Amino acid sequence: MAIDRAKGVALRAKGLADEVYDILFKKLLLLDIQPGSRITVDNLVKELGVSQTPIREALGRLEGEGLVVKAHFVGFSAASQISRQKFEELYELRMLLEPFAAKQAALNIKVEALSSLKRIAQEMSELGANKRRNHYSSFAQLDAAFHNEMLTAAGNELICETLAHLHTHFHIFRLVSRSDVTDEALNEHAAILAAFDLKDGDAAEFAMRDHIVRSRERLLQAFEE
Amino acid sequence: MAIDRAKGVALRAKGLADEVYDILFKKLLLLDIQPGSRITVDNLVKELGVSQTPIREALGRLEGEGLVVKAHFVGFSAASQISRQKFEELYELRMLLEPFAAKQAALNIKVEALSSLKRIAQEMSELGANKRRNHYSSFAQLDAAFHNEMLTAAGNELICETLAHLHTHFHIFRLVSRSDVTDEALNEHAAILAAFDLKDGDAAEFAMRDHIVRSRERLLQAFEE
DNA sequence: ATTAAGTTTATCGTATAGGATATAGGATAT
DNA sequence: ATATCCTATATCCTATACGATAAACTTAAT
Repeated sequence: MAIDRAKGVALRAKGLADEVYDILFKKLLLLDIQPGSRITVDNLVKELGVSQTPIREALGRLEGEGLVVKAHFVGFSAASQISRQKFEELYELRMLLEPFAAKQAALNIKVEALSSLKRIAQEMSELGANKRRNHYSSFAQLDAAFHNEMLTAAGNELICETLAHLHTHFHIFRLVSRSDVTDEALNEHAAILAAFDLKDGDAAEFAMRDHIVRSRERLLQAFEE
Repeated sequence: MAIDRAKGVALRAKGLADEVYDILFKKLLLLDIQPGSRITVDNLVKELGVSQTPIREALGRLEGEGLVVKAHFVGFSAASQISRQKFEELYELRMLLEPFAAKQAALNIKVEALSSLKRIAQEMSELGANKRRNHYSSFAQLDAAFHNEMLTAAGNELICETLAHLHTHFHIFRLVSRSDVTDEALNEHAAILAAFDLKDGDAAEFAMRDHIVRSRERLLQAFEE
């Protein structure tokens, strides 16, 4: 896992801090680092073979995104698991933004973007077909890609960024829940895409609303386990 | 403007980086640093009497918030002025979130929060009464406080954070425009507060919608100068 | 005169060292 | 036995030094 300085230019072009950031980001998303657990700089120095400076920079950026928290003169730790309260807030916010975005996307989407969306949906259904375990991580990533592509098509970059930012936290939650009820989600995506095909804004908005409501209900089980 | 290390504990308790952050944040909001202009670390070292490390940390955090941009091996610069495109996106997003928040706030707001809102509105109208110049900055701050207090009352912390984050950029824009048509805004705020008094959610939602539409039109002039 | 290559300089990015602080564990007094 | 204070250690925060890079400038050739 140590960073290989020999990679040279290609690596240095981004900077060590960016490399460290990517590594930590991935670890946090995959829960390779337990939520709430301490993250000491010294350990990362030994583990990654990089000095404190780029590590601190990476941790600082992650703090800005809410993935880690920092206490003065105490240090960094992975952000704690999402609470029921935050979960509800998240869905309330999604409910306000994504149906609107779906409507806009249905009206404005270009053919390339639409085919790209269909390709993602196709991949997801293939993933759902051969149910090997631990494909859930890939599924979640594809799901994020699907929503992101749609939001991009909607044309409001600010909304896209806002939700992408939230998806980061959201992702953590989904990995924990590891729910297998993904077939439903596929159908709901299909309904959205069908509305896109017809360029029917209202249908897309409705389908997205339905998708979010159902998605919330599916994940809600995780809190009752 | 140099940081006084002698302040000792009170200052160190937050850390130099936080102090630097506050200074730069203020400078950026007040356009004391021109949008798009370079921000060199060495200059700040001389100016603030602090070493590079905390300065780089502060700049990194500001980058995360979008107030400064960073080019690898080139350096930091203040983010460029908000574009017409972004302006429209911003108002589209506000229109999706704030009317909803106003409705929630009208239904749930506590008496203390309501009186706090009224106090802010009062201050704003006093500020509008004696029209000395350059009160605009204070006005903008009070306006931000008003919206923030209302969003807090709405009860969705995520929405509150999201909009607060956007307000940062928005603030910059408002300072540039320096429009003097603030009396209208006062009346619109009053309409929102009236709905809060009656705990009339729909009226609050409508009043907020009206406020945002008009606010957009007022600021739009700035792009045509 | 214009372009291209080489050189210089300003600035960034990273490593390392030392001072500062919080937390935990033990000693002491009540 | 308990609470308080003190001490030790792990860790953080900041300063400084050096290597790496991009951009500007100069020079030479066409």
